[in-house]
Amino acid sequence: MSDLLARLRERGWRLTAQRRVVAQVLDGDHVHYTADEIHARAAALLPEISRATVYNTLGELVTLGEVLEVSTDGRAKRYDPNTHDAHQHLVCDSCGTIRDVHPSGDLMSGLSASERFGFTVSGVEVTYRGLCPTCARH
Amino acid sequence: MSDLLARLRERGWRLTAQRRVVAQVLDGDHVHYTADEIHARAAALLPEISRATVYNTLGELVTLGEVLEVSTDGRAKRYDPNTHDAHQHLVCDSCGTIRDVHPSGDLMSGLSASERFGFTVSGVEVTYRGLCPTCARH
DNA sequence: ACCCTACCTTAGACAGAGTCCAATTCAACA
DNA sequence: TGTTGAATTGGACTCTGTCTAAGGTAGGGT
Repeated sequence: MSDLLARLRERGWRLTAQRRVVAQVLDGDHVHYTADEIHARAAALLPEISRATVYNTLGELVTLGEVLEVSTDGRAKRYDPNTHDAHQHLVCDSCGTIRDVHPSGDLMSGLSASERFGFTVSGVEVTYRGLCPTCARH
Repeated sequence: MSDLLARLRERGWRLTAQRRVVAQVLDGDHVHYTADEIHARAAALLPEISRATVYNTLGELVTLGEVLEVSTDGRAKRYDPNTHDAHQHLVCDSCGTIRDVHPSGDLMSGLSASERFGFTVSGVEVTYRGLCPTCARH
């Protein structure tokens, strides 16, 4: 993820301590945290970081295409630092945990031209839903 | 949708004026409204209906499987009264409009057992994204 | 090395979506 | 028609996220 910092500097990003810790948190585990979880983890490294800064930084990373925003339920969005390989998501309906999965087959091919209603279709997202092992045990 | 009311009565639902107008709104156009839009339309028919009742009623309809909850962005959930035929959604990234589509092929088959991480997978949602004809013209 | 200054961060107020609660009302059955 | 438990209500509350004005600072220029 020092790659990430290098790429951002190239694009004229000012490298502040706050942005560094947010990047560091995203780089850590390959988990999909909510903004508040990212804030909590960033605050463990840099106690005075504010919620607003975390939101700002995440928004910028999304705009730059370095991070993906995922909203699988109506609750908090989650942030996915894995933009290098195309993947889909497997979501626990109980606790909201997300795992990356790589289904086989061409996902786009199922949608015939007559089903597109004149839309310019640019992408497709697949969300598999169920219960994670922990939640399935009650 | 008088079918719906009949089904609900069979299941021991108390038929109140409030529930009737919510059902009536869902039955109207086959559009995917937000809870607040449903509340506004219900209030046009029954002015004193409260927001809480609309949320309660929608939640019950979802639990009973009569309506589907759809959250395509991080904003308000939308409610889809079309549960009698399996379908997926085509969403305009600009205006949020949703169309029902019927892709061909078995959507579930792409996910191999080794990709399930011990989850009990119960369903799959596909969201095609793009621009509707109106938004594509700017 | 140290100024500038434009850009970044901050706290807290605000807004949108949804939930919860105690008090009140009312549908359905006897 | 009376009874009763379920449904409704409005307002307070929570959670997520955005905005703003004031102060701080990274990094290029000198």
